[in-house]
Amino acid sequence: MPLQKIYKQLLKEYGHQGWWPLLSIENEGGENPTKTGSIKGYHPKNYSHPRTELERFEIIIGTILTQNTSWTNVEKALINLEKENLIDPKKISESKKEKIAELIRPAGYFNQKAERLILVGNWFLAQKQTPTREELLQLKGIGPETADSILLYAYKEPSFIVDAYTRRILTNLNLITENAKYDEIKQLIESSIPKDFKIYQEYHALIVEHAKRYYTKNKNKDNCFLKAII
DNA sequence: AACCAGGACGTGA
DNA sequence: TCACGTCATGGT
Repeated sequence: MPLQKIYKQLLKEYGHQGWWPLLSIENEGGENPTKTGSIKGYHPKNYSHPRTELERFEIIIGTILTQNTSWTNVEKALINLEKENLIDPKKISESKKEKIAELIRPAGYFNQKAERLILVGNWFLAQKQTPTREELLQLKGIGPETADSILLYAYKEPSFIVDAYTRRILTNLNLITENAKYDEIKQLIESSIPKDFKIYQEYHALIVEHAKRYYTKNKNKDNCFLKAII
């Protein structure tokens, strides 16, 4: 039940987060002026995305680019790709790795990410339905968190994402131990809240928003108000 | 000027 | 299985 209360408290505190951000959305996120970082591309209370296969592919590209990288850097890379009309599985899969690498340079790890974007482009072209988690995990460059991100935001499948922030917060709240494994944490959360992709999407985004405020460097996690409500 | 961000992979014990 | 090194730019 604590995980339910945490969700409700975070939603009350920060509002709907409108993930996953998309380049085509100018500023539906204007209702949330307190959000940290960029507010471009978010679409609070609008769960219709992705509306096209290209939007779906954009999300998938984003999940790979944002691995261990700030979203502001990913935005720069996505805009560079967009200018060349390369947020397209066919076009990106036909591109030279060196060209992609140069365009996504701001997102870091550009050599390996370029290779993986081309691979995922080829995979996407052949993919005609919702993939399974196991299928995604077989792709080079897609680990547990990225697989869950793709399922949850690109395919609206209720697969909860466990990231470093989730681990940090739940550890601080003594709901898990430091050495808890990815799948243990995932199961704990999924068994505690309704199996609804909208709730999963919001919850993960709220965790990120909250952690940016209380769990990053130079910020005191002891000020986290969640400890008082669970 | 270190330190870290919406991780994953390859290697060796 | 698990710990560790590697990949890399941009903001604080």
